[in-house]
Amino acid sequence: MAVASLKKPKSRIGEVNVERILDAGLVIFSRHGFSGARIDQIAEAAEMSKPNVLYYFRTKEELYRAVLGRTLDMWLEPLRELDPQKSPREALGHYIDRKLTYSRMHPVASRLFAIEIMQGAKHLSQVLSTELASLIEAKKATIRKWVEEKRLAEIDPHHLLFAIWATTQHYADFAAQIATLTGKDLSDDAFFASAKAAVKRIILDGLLPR
Amino acid sequence: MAVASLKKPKSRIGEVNVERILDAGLVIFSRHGFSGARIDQIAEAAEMSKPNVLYYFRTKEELYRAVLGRTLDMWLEPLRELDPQKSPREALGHYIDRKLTYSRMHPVASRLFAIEIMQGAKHLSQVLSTELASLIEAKKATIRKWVEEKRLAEIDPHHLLFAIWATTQHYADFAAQIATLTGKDLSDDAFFASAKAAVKRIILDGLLPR
DNA sequence: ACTGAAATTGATCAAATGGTCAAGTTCAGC
DNA sequence: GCTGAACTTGACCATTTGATCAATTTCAGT
Repeated sequence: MAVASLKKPKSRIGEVNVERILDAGLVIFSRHGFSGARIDQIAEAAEMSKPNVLYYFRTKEELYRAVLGRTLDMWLEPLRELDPQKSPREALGHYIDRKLTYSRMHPVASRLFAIEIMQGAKHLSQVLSTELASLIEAKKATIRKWVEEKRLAEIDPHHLLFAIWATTQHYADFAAQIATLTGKDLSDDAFFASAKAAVKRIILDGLLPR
Repeated sequence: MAVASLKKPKSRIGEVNVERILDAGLVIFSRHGFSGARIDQIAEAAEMSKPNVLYYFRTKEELYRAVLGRTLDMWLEPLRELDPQKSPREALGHYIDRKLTYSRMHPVASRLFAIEIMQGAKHLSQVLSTELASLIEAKKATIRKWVEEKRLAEIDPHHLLFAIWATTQHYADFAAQIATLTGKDLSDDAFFASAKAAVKRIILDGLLPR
């Protein structure tokens, strides 16, 4: 695992409980934010008493960081796969696939991560500037190479990555808005397929006729 | 104003205070979320006592809704301008301009709005499904017409709008992440210009060479 | 200047909530 | 079965915080 979680459950049952708490924490924190989440709620969602939650995580803050660390690991994974060997269409297309699948499979984690960043990333600025920054550095080189080889339009790698993150994460992060406008979300197979096709078309080929 | 705020300040000084409170509320709510924000902080930011804040807004919730209503009005404005008479390139380009300028001028409002939606839009689901939904309905027709006239690639209007919202709002909403990766934000003239050019290029022309 | 409405706040309350603790229960290894 | 460590929780504490209120000050219109 890339992002350390400093937990040390002493037994099998302890590990299971830590998992249960992290799962519950993800749901509750994403729904109410750090301050809005109550340990009571998390305990209830994890089906155990409040003091027991505090037995595994000494403070609410410690639990929150643990939950965040987990989501960040998942968030980073698709980018690691971006393959310089493939063609830009194939590599970027696959990246969009992976990111959109992430939005589909882990919308709650996506939202928690987003909310944390929007509120200033106070709890993971460390990780962002190390873990993420170094991974980005490597991928930027790949994109620049493609541009130099004229296999990609002249574009700043940063803006390219931002555009892909934005469009793909939008389907998880703004699911509530999308649901009121379309009545659907990514769990719908057809909607997932149409979203994927649309994002790829827009990002890779653009809107205007050629 | 499109979204009603039910306030009724009885005097000039009252109006001024309501403004001060709304401004302060926007900052504090966006920084800590609804539950995390304390009326104390808002009062301090508005330079008045806590009971005085509650004098103008009877509850924290009422204040929060008022702040939200304001941000939503600003959020809707650029879309209203989307002009069916212009060419797709001109109209959509202008829309991207306006949305990106909004991200530049009102990043805090953008984040508050985003956080509210991510946490389920509990406080504005009403407005989303009426105000926003009807505006979208009108604009969808415009986009469909462009597609029929072959002046736009075959694309679902919803996905097109989502892509523009996502890419433009991303610069405000994820400013913290962008800052750690690039060291810049939209207040930087050069960065604003490059972001604008990049978003337009990607959305309108796509990444792959023609 | 006078007057009533609007504005302002110190003091205070009641509920919510993060965290502690002592006391018990369960479990793995012997 | 015994034992010590791991686990579990009801009861409780201290603090925070949304909201109230009585009392005072400021303001606009006459």
